[in-house]
Amino acid sequence: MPSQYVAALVPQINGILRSSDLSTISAKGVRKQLIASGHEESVIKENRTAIDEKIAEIYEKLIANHEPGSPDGPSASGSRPDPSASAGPPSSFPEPLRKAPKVKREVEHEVKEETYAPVRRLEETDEQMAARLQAQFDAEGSSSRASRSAGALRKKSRKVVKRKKGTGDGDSDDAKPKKKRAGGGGGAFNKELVLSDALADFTGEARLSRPQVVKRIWEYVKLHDLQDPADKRFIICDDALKTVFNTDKVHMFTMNKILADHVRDPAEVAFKDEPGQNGPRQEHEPPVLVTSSQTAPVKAEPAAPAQYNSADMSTDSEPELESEDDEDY
DNA sequence: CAGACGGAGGACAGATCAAC
DNA sequence: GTTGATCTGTCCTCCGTCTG
Repeated sequence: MPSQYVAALVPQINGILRSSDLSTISAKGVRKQLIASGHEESVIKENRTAIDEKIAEIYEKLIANHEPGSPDGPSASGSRPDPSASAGPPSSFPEPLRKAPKVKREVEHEVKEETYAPVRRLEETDEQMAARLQAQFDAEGSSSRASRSAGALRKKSRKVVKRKKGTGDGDSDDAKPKKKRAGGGGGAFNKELVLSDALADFTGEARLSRPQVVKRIWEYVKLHDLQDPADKRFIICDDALKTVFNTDKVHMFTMNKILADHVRDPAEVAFKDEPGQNGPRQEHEPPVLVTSSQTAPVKAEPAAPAQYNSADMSTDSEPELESEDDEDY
């Protein structure tokens, strides 16, 4: 009896798979769509194993029928109707087909799927459906893309990028080997920045890249067990950290924001660092080792932490940060 | 059902590339 | 030529999904 039930599901599974992105669809996702289309959840669960096998079977057929070199297969629609299916194909599934190498194209497909949930029409072939969706997209796609907010698009595309990172295994590199970025190993990102006095005292370095600063801080936090036990995303500031963050407690995300006020481009600092002024920490000053010490390495400074003398270093934003940190999270 | 795993979330800025 | 999107590293927690 279960086999008959599963057999009856074949056309529907077939349709779901054909209208889905085979690189991301999962058996669970297909089952969910079956339930969404009116099938009893309990029945689906009862026959889960058999259904999964059938899904895998159909999936493999679709993959086999797909020509390796063709630009788009069943995923041409770029559809992934069930977001929950994004965790990846079932383990028994073969390596999913790869999409076009250009990330930007993928982003557009991602955007498209929000508007056009592709539903296979009865008796429609792959080609027909692909053509229909393409025409639909071409007709309205450009304007809707243009009007979409940059922020939303950026968020969306970030998701794509991250997903590719997780599942791609360098596949995108196969299609289009990435050029090494200038500067080597991170480029501007790993550029050394001049730290504020407070941060320089804290880290023991006058110059560090931003990621390095974050790393040092986390080393210190872990070493001194300064994470809020209730929510480890919060860092409880001891005296040393207070000189940098000027608050009792800081969220890890806020930390990054505050750090922005503590780093400056060397060129900018050199320009403003006139002799006789309180410029940034001199590089020849002996650094104070922080992370390996159990005692707070900070100078006992009664006032607010020393910062750049630059006029654009906003000091009035600090009280604001305090209130934000404590209440926003 | 518990554990493992992966993605999302925030901030930062400059180089690079694609599209127009 | 201009504009806009992407990529790069770092941190940890939460949450959804999958596997055994």
